[in-house]
Amino acid sequence: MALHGRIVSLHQDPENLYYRSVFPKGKEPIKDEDDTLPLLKHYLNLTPNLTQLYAEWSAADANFKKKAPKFTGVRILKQDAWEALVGFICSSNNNIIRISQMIDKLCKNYGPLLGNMDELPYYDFPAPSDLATVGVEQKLRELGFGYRAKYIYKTACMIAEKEDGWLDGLRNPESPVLGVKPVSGGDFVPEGREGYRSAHEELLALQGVGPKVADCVCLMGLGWGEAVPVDTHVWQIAQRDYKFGRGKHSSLTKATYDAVGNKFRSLWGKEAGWAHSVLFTADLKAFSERLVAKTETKEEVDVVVKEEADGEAEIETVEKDTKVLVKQVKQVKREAEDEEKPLTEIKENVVKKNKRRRKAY
DNA sequence: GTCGGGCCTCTGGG
DNA sequence: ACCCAGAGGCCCG
Repeated sequence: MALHGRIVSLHQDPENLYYRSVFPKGKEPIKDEDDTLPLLKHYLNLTPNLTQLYAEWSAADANFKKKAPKFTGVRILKQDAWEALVGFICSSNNNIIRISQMIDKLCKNYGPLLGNMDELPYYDFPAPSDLATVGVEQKLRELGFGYRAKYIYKTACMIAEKEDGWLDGLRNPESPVLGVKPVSGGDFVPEGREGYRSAHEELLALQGVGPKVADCVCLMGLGWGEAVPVDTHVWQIAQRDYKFGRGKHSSLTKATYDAVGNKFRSLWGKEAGWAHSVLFTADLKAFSERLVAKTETKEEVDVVVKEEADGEAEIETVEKDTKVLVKQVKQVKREAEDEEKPLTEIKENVVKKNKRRRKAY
């Protein structure tokens, strides 16, 4: 994956998550000043205490208590806002495999070369201005983006037109912004408007951005923990477990969409979007089958991790996924160039969230 | 505000 | 062989 202007390779074994980084020529950090580790921890959002959060959500909501898995975690990525925006525009009416391929095509065709790793070239995610040039829509159609080609092109134009830093100005000021350049324009939130609502509304003006995509960008890209993306699956859950789908809220209209989000926010509070993702994940049939079938048996858990840890192909998908499943606290070793170096601190194994893959277990 | 129809492309199921 | 619904939606009228 590309992370803050460098190539980062990730892989893992049952005990550790490993990474190594390659910087563009001339931009190599001086000795002991590679900040990849903190950036990675920030990106994967590894700091919050999952056990405590789960306890809070369970105390507030019996359904969550009943359905949420006990021994796995789901974490919300802290993605770059622009990347999240484009990624989720691509996600409409689409599956994860294809979305990943589309993101990859954007990087290869429009992103700056970062350098090579293992003999292979890697490209950064393109800037808005890179995608706001004539012929982009046509080209993206040829590349298989379908009707989303126009959305990406038009949204890129709109963002490129705006003041520099506009998108990051919609960010939650409470949320840590590690690695994000300071914004000159700063606060784009209108007076008297609560931050999340305002950010959501601003995003809706962009082409290809409806309420669901706007909430994904708010949650994953802008640090608004209370954003609750209501997709078809969450809508099913809301109907089955939270008494929606009848009377006033019989269909998923705009008003109903907001009502579902408000309900979850009132239940789960400031990190409602996180809780919702946990519940969502827990509800996936294949996933829950896996959980009940294999209890905390150590070997079996390890098998799961192994299957996910198969190198380069996984790297893209980890970046693209809206959620990352994280196992219990482990350690992260640091790996440099071709040989491993002494481990630094941390934790966590990352498991890709992907329904299709899960079937293979 | 709500409601249908259409949209790129791929895939699994009748 | 063929059609159709669905994929973590959105736009337009």
